[in-house]
Amino acid sequence: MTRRRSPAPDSQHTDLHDAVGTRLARHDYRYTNGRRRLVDVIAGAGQPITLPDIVVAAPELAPSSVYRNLDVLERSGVVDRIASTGDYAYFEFAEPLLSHHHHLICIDCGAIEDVRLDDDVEALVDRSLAEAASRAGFAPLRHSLDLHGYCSRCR
Amino acid sequence: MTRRRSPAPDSQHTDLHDAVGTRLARHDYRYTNGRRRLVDVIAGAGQPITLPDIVVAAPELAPSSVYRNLDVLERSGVVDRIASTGDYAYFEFAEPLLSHHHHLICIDCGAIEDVRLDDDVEALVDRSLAEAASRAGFAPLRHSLDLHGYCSRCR
DNA sequence: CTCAGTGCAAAGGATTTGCATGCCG
DNA sequence: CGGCATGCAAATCCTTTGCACTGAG
Repeated sequence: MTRRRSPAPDSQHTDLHDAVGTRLARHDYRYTNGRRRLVDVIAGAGQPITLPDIVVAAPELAPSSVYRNLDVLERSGVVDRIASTGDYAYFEFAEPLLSHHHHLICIDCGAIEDVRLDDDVEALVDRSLAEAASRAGFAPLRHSLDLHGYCSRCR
Repeated sequence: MTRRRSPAPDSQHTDLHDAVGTRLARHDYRYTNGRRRLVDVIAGAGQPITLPDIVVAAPELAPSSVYRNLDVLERSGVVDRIASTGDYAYFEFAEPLLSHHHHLICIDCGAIEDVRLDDDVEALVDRSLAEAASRAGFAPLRHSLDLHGYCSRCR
């Protein structure tokens, strides 16, 4: 079995860009160079990322535009904003661009890392939550399961 | 079997105040009137509460002092701060002053409500997370399991 | 008495917004 | 071309902080 044909030389995330482009178009947003660059930075991080990290990775992006574009991407279902107790919000790709997972959150330095759980655990949690939600007249969309503690650097 | 002797007439949260007082003392903080009042307001809410809500419930409390005291209470393990995507942070009693539970978070208005899950679900989640954490060299302390969706007023 | 706690006003700082200009479609 | 997107600067506003005063122990 051979590798598929190589993607265009200037992009390593062709499939991702396609998916993002589709979602943006669905919401009548343009997929501009700045947005493409932003998506590349988030993809390159491979972990939830903050605004300062984004700007360090791509200094040519204006912070205000990054915030605006993160908002556009969030509205289009491309990224999720993760509220943090720290100074900055974290951003990462939304499902299903990123497979379902959870977070290890360091209560010391605020760093956020991804983890995945077994499917049967996920299923049980979903069932359990759906039940509790319906009792409260709440319409569930997704769950977030975060583990708080000390990361390997802060422990 | 008869009721225990009634608590002092000016407080309905005698046991709670005792527990809070102990924790504050343990950290060399005083249990002042303002802090007592704040604890009463949080207890009265029975749900995670924001600063504006606190000040509406007790206008005699100065916002800056409330923030300072929430910080003191957090350091003493009395309250938890819940980061929200909305404008304000939410506060509620920490475990074990409040039994283990989770949150329904409205992605529209940001409101946060408490829910409890079955013990066996909790146990499974804990085991699963502990396993994933150890793989990442992460020292777990507690987990938070939040359900995101639309509350009964925003759906 | 003494020092932690309080209230007011001002500062801090992440995020948002107004507006003139540039670029996508 | 026409309107969305961008960049800069300024505004917003939750939260924190400085400072003089008050009250708990």
